Amino acid sequence: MATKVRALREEDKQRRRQEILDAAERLFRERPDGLASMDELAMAAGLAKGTLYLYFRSKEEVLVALHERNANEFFDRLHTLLQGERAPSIDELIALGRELFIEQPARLSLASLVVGLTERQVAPEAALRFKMALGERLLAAGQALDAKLGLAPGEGTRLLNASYALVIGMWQLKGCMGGERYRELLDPKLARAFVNEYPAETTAAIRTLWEAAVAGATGPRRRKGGGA
Amino acid sequence: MATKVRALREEDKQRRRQEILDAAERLFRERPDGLASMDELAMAAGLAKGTLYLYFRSKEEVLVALHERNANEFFDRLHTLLQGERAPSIDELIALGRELFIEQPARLSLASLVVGLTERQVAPEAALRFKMALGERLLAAGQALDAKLGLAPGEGTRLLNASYALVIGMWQLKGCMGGERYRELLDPKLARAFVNEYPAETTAAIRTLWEAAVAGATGPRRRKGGGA
Amino acid sequence: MATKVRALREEDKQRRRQEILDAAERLFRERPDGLASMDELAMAAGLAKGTLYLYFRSKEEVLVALHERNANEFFDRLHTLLQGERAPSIDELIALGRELFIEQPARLSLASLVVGLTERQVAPEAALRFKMALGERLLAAGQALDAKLGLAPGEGTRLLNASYALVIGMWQLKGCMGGERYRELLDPKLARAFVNEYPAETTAAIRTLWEAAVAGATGPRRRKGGGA
Amino acid sequence: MATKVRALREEDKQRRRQEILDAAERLFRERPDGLASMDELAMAAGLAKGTLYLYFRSKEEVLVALHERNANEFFDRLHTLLQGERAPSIDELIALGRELFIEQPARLSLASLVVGLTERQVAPEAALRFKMALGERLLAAGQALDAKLGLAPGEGTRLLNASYALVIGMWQLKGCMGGERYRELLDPKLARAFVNEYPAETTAAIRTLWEAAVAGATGPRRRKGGGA
DNA sequence: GATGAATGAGCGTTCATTCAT
DNA sequence: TATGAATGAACGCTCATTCAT
Repeated sequence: MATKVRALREEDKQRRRQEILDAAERLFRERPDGLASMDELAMAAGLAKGTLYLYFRSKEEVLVALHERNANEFFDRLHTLLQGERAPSIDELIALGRELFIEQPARLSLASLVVGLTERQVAPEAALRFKMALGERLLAAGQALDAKLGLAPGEGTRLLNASYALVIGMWQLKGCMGGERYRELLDPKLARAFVNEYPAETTAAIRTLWEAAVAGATGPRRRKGGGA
Repeated sequence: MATKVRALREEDKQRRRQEILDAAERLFRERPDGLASMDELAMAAGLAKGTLYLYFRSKEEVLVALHERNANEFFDRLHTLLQGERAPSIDELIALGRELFIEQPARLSLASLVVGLTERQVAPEAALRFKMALGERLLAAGQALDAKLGLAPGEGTRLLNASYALVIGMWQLKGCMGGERYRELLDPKLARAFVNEYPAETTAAIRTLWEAAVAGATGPRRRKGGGA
Repeated sequence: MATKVRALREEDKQRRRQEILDAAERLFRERPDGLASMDELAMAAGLAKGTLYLYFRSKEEVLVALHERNANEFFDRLHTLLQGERAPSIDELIALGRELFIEQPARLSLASLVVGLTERQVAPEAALRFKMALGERLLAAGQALDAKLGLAPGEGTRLLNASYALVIGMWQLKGCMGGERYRELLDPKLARAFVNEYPAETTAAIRTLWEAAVAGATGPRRRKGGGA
Repeated sequence: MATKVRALREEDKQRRRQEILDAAERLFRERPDGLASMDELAMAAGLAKGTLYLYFRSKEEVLVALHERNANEFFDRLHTLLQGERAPSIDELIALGRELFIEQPARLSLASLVVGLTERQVAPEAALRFKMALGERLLAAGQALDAKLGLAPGEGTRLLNASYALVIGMWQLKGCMGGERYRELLDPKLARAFVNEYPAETTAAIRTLWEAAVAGATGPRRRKGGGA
């Protein structure tokens, strides 16, 4: 294969790194199992296999880097939203998650994959760095939410976690049980049992969590038997 | 090695099938990556590798069958709960999910694995059968919930899906970001950003969903700015 | 490739193990770099690559096992020689080394390769076992030589070591400097500088060592300036 | 990285070549596997990887060149020794080999590596040049030894070869069977079977060869049954 | 039915070498 | 001349699956 133009300047190198991640994301868009092999990624990126290893130390590092890029994009956008004068509405928050995650199956596939990876297969210091970086952003975002929405301390972070969990979990459920290939084969009545309207069902559940939190923040905290 | 006694009667075959699944579950309990290889499973089941293929057509089918068994156990228990005279309390429902899923990491690992599998790697007719069987139970359980708790039609099924999604998603988040090995390395402040109290945080979120559904069922359906 | 007849009995397995080693030895005979790849060995043995790993845990284990087999053959023969009533003559001893090593380039290539391997790339317990097994045989042979030839204690072992070192070293020198491909290109006068008569030169040097040892054993130990 | 100052004059080029060899020798001193990769060598030499290929056509040529430099140093010193009025004593000769080889593990590692290389992996004309250069020096040294020590024609060269073979062979034996890491694990009795006193055992054997040659030169040539 | 030896495609990774800059 | 990004063939090893016994 013709030698790709050389990335000599640091700036070019960063761009190439991003290009590799772009190629990986494309693969994830095509097939949920995504980054099946480094061979495939090299092909998709238009590079030789060895070249990938100039930019990432291992396959796992590619996955984690892509996941981190996605997460950072979300936190950047969330940060902007929370920067403003007035508190963001729940609708705005949900729309953000919808745009960056719920409607991006590729990112959801990846998120599922990255899980369980960190522990075993990534160099400890890389895993730690990843956790610290994301943890900081998550904490900062959570605190900003607490302040803006008048939530109990830590509630913002917990909401973000639970919402993300719902996004991931619902998507997996949909993939596992929904499966478009089977829709026509299944009795339509049966099909209604599954997650058919992934974005709608997911956002509905998330909205419930956030509304409950906001309501609980202003009024007296309601728990089971609460009321009266 | 001595040839294991032959399972000639259908009944014996079913028993052996269950024994294999038992062995698989044991493996998942020992290590979260679980069914690392068929070799290992054969060893754990006290059978030869080839024998596994008399009972399951592929590794994936073992995983799916085990997952199905877990799900069926849950639906059985739920069925019993819903059989009674009075409506089950939310606490009882949550306790059931907690017992059978939330506090069983082995099952959560498996559930994560099974996702994304069905589409590609399992024989289509096996996938269809699996989906139909689980879909039926899910639908039946959902309808019973609707009736007992006075929910809007389809709400029970949606709640079951969302709750399961939360269970799976939170567990993955905990695995990915929590990671016990890193707890001591992380700034304790940072560590608070992650899912640290998995069962508590998960059940709290699930409770919110169910309480909101029950509340919405009796009173006027509340949406953003709803009412009026 | 057609499945090779299955080695079911332990005896057959041992035979197959030996067949793999035979194939490896053949490769070494063909080219001094010998066991270039496991692919090649599999081909030579008429087996699939994976099959090799049923009999050896790694490439290095194949090399060590082959080397050990060669060494054991030598010690077996030496043992027989030392079993007899009368002491073996130096000629007989040298003839043995000549037959089993000096005139077997394949074994010499291997011996060179095995060196420097043991330390790094072989599982420690395997390396230890190998060293213990060979060490015992070497010690036993050395002691028998001491007794039969009336040598100073430990002298037999030292002679065996030095002789083997000469065999290995001379062979390497010949390979490095001699090189048949260059013989005609070199000025014949120059060519005389190299090891041209490998077996003759090697045995001559070894004979000198053994004769000196035997002479020193009976008469007074001669050292530099000795005499008097 | 800043481009290293260009070696434009032939003299500068030679100096840079030597610097590369210096770096290679340093690497061999650090780790017995030495020249693990060209990357490493480039790093150690403070040059870019590509630059190495301006001075050497391949990795193998670096190894051979370094080996040749070592050999030349030995022949230079030997030449000086033989230049003098009186014949050098065997002790002096052995001390030389001891200083330049026996006590320089780095050079022994290299020597082992270079063997078996020449034939295949080095350009034929480079191999020929190497052989011719070393052959000439070896022949000259051998003839000088013959003259100074009163040896039979060709005996000096043969002694040099055999001595070098012993040095190399004993060192490999020590590496293979001795292995410091295992010394404490082995039964001390067993450990005695191996080459434990490498310099002493090696020089003892070499001395024997030389003394025998010198003795044989003056008195009647002794062979098996010789004498009388 | 049960066995487990045999298979072989496939993987992630390395590294000597090249060549555009 | 010097650079170092890019290459890609090659490697050791794994493991789901098959099938002769």
